Amino acid sequence: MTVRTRFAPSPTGFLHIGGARTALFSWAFAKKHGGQFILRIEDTDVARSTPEAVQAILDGMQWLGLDYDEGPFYQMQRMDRYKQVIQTMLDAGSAYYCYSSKEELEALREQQMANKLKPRYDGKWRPQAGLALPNPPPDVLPVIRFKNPQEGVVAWDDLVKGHIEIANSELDDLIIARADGTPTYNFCVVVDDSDMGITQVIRGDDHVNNTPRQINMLKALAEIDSNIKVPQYAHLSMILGSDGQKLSKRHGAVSVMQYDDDGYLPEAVINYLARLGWSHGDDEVFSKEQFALWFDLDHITPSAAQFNTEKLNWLNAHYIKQADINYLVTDLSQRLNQLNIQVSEQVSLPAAIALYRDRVNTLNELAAGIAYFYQRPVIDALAAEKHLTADIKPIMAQLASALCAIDWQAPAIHHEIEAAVTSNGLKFPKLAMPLRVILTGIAQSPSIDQVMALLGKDEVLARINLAIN
RNA sequence: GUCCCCAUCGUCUAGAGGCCUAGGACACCUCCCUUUCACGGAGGCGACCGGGGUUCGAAUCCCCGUGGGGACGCCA
Repeated sequence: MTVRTRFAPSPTGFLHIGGARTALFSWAFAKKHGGQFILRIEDTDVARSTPEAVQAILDGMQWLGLDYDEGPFYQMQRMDRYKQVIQTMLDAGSAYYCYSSKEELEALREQQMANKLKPRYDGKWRPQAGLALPNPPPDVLPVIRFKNPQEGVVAWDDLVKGHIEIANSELDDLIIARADGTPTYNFCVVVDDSDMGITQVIRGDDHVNNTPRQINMLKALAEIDSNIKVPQYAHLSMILGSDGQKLSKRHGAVSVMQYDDDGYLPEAVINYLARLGWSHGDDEVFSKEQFALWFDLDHITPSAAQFNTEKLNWLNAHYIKQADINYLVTDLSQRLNQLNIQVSEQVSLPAAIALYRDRVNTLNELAAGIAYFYQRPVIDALAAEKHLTADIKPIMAQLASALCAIDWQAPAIHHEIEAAVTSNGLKFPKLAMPLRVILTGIAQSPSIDQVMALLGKDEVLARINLAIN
């Protein structure tokens, strides 16, 4: 049987890091087995779903390079199908109308909680042999509930967590259609996973409790249509924030697109996410394609993982070092523009990137790091105080005039600094440090002769003159 | 409260009863390289939640604690 997996986000917000990992693992599992990966938008919560969120999810998937073979399918466009299935369940007696009002149910819940019981529907409208139902109140629009088995257990062998079983007595009759007729999540999932031929449901840990209900519905459906099969399930544990707390919209969860804004490469984010909860021996650095070849469900950690920005940074630094220079040039032009820095022809952008890329964790750091090639820096006061002392100014002037005459190459520049330094009985850093401060504004930079070579003679002399006069 | 899940260095993890004196990676520390800061190189620090079993032998299997998390919606 061909492997078919799906990613089924609800469009109530952006694609965050946890969702992205779920999508990545589902994607990789399908790729690994030569199957299909399907995108399905679960938008049955009309009140909270937005087209902007749909777009945000699509954007996130695209940025990460998670291509889907089918979809996006929208549940709201499958209403007729859901209603049809609900009708067959009603006809088969595996679903029934329930006239309990929201207020009634709320009171029931509170009472049960007060009695330290698990809150659940009391089965008031559940048809039972030999038992007459109350007369439907005229003012209540009924919901439709699934008639969950009351005896026995539901069990499945979770591909991540192993054997899980839950007594049916723990489950109640869940609502599959609201009073307004729209179907609810657990029901739609079951119909869709079945219709779409999903073979492995790979999803977040928070769905473990939904699984027995879904299996029961699938089994009820299978009695009506023998083609319906229960898929396999793999529940991924969640990703915690750096502080070990649960990520939520209020706490730490950010859009994957934020990583783009912050200067992370999608390769780094993918690689990082792949190693969060999954491993392949001691391998740490690998591409998305390699991941798709290696991925398996056997090496997924069942415990929750904490997000760690340091490691992401390390991977990002690695991928920046490896990146295609043309890609970086395009990216950095945009980032510099956003910083209101015009990339001039005077200084080669590829050369500036090449000189600086080994020193940064993010593309934003890279942009900030090469900014002084394109605009005069603000001189750091502390650095100036330490290195740009009065006694160095005559020597700086001496160097400046010597530099005027030379062929503008790093070795020649180095030679002149060396000459100025030794003729005054000093060491190289004594002049290199103030030069750094003058030219870059701060006391850390790549080799000063290389910085000077790249900056250009006119600009170097201009900045020196500005500083010593 | 009830049900379900989880538990190896600070963090991500390797580990399928003897290969474990518990391995790797990030971070941290030291040294080397060096013109500053990085990069790079070489070292170092650092963990099997506790208690009982099972076994000749347990990080690994079982039970009980403890701690963490999730779920209990006419949300998904």
